[in-house]
Amino acid sequence: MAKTQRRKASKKEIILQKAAIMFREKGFSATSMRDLAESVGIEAASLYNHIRSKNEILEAICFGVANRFTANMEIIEAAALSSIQKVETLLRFHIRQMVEHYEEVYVSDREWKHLSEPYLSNFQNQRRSYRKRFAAIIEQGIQRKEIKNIDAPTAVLIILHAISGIESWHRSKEKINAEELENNMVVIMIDGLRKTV
Amino acid sequence: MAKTQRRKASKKEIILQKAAIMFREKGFSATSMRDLAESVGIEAASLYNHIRSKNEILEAICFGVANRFTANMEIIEAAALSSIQKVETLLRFHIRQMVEHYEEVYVSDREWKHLSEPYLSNFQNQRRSYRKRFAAIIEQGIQRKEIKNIDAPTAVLIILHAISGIESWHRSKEKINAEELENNMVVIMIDGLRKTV
DNA sequence: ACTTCATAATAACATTCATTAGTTAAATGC
DNA sequence: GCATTTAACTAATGAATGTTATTATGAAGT
Repeated sequence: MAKTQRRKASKKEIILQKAAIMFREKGFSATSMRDLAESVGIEAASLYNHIRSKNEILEAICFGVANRFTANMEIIEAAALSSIQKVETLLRFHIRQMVEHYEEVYVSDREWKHLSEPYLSNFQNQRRSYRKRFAAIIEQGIQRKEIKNIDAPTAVLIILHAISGIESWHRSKEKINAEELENNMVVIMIDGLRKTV
Repeated sequence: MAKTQRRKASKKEIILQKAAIMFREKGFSATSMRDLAESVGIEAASLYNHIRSKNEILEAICFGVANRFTANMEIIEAAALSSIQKVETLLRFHIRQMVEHYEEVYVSDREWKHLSEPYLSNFQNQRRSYRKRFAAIIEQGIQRKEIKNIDAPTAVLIILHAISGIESWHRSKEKINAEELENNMVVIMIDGLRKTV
């Protein structure tokens, strides 16, 4: 008996959920509408009472995730925090999103290539913009001498991809708990592996 | 006999090369044998004079890459280096492989899921083993107090995924040069973002 | 009870898929 | 110069693809 009484998910939401799971497992292209229908419990053609096309499903997943990240970026940018704190907050947000909304975030990250125009270009632009804003925060940290004089875009791509590694953690057997994972990642990214004496 | 085999292999190599490019661009499942044949310059059916199946292509790419990494791991493990130096050497090897053999390494990293048994299990085992050996090096560094007391498997997945971020670098317009990239990555991973005063 | 409406199933569609069979022309080996 | 091999082609295979049109079902609203 679940203590949280959450709203009963609509059929479309169920389809999106199941699709996210299958797209992660097998990839967008290798997942057929018949596969998806079976996991939902209906016939393939019946899916089209709820969604317009296979691509629309991917669009819903990708932009759902992207918009959450963009919204968060706006909050962080406006916050009264040091640059290092901003980076850490962003980092923690990414990790939590990856832990809590694993399937969708993963799919958004790996399968966006299969979006069709104009969604593909939209998504790429949104993603590029996000990275630039992330890099700008790091750049500011460098100017304020909080952050080492490294190439900001490189730092961003390291951080973003490092986070996507949580995928491996998510599936591993002997996993440390989520909080520990988060703290470990923050320590490594912010202060590095080397022990300072 | 040797001559004809070499000739055959060279055409096969062209196919593998083109396949790696297309598998990276569109993914394994979204790349058809007709697509591939066109990029090679022959008819789809003619591909089968050189390869046994679409899956065999993926197997060749994935295990080619995996074996190179495994071979390198053996060398590093036997080397007389501090743990931090070993990590740095591994890191630099990964980065160079990603820079120099971009397509294959990328495909091996993202498309191995589409391997079929028994290759799939083999690949997963090899990958798991590699990560364990990497983690063991970090673990040793922690015991020798060269490396912070962090969770070694987490560090490994951060490192490995951070490197796969080079994919973004590889395609970016305003890219810094490869050497700079390598040094930036090493600094960030080993010593972190924060400036120490 | 009758109508409406959402959602299911069935059947079919035009493509596209990886792959096989059979053939041909050129290159290679003896 | 003949036999063999290599590697290209065309044609065709059956299966699977996303999607549409049509029909059936069952609940809700009046």
